[in-house]
Amino acid sequence: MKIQELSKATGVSTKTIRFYEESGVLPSPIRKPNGYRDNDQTDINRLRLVAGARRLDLSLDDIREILALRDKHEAPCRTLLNQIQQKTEEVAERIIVLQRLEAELRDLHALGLTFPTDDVDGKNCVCHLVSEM
Amino acid sequence: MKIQELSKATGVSTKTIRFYEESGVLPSPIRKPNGYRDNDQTDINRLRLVAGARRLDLSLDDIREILALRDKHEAPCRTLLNQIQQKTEEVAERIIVLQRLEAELRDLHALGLTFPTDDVDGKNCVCHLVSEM
DNA sequence: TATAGACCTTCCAGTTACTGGAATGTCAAT
DNA sequence: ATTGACATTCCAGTAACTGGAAGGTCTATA
Repeated sequence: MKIQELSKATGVSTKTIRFYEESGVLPSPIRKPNGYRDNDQTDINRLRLVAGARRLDLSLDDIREILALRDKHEAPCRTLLNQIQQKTEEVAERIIVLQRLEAELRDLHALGLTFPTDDVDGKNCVCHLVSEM
Repeated sequence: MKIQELSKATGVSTKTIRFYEESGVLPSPIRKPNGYRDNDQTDINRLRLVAGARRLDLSLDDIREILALRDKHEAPCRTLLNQIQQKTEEVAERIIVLQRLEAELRDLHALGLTFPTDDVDGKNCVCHLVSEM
């Protein structure tokens, strides 16, 4: 199976597949006589796991750890579950920060609308609001 | 005023100040005879605007645009307001994506807890859930 | 047989907004 | 004279790709 078939089977671009290979997340596949990569079903499975974990926003470092465990035939489930939990907390935290930011932006915008828009240096320019936060 | 004073007055690290200068967000300040940067109140104001805008998660590109307008003595308020509004929408969108992600992670974790943790290749490993999403 | 086009390969550079570190210079106080 | 806290520049690295150049290979068609 050539790289584009692997790409289509997983939804991961060929660029990214080569990148994953180079960064050690995927193994170097055997090559055909002409030098082309020759991937198989195992690679599809592995890449699907990687892509799934990336969709969960796990880092490549996290994923490497999970795969290393799996490659040693240790069940990575516990580790994976822990990472999922930790990631959940990070995401929750990130949401809170963003919600605060969104509220701030909305307030600022509302306040800015009450100001003249041609006041470059005056006290009533949004710029001052921004710089005094 | 030396760079550390500027840093303390704005809460921006000296590293970052030099980086901002090099990337054209801050002007090159005059130098003292010994080669040290000599910043003044204007720089504090400008850097505060930059830091405030960064806190609102505006990109340095956005900020450069705002400052360019201000430097031409055009009131950047309209532009700034537009960018704030656009950023608000981006943030709102990102919150929604993250909330979806958080829900997915929680579901996955809950489901994972019902599984055996030592099942490397079996169908009941969280890995399969991850790769089949 | 020539050639077009759709693949494949490697390698290098760029993205964002910094941060870390090395090597070196300056200044004030002891 | 030396110590310590500053300052300078420059180079490299971060995360996870993405884009592009230069070149090799395969298949089909004129």
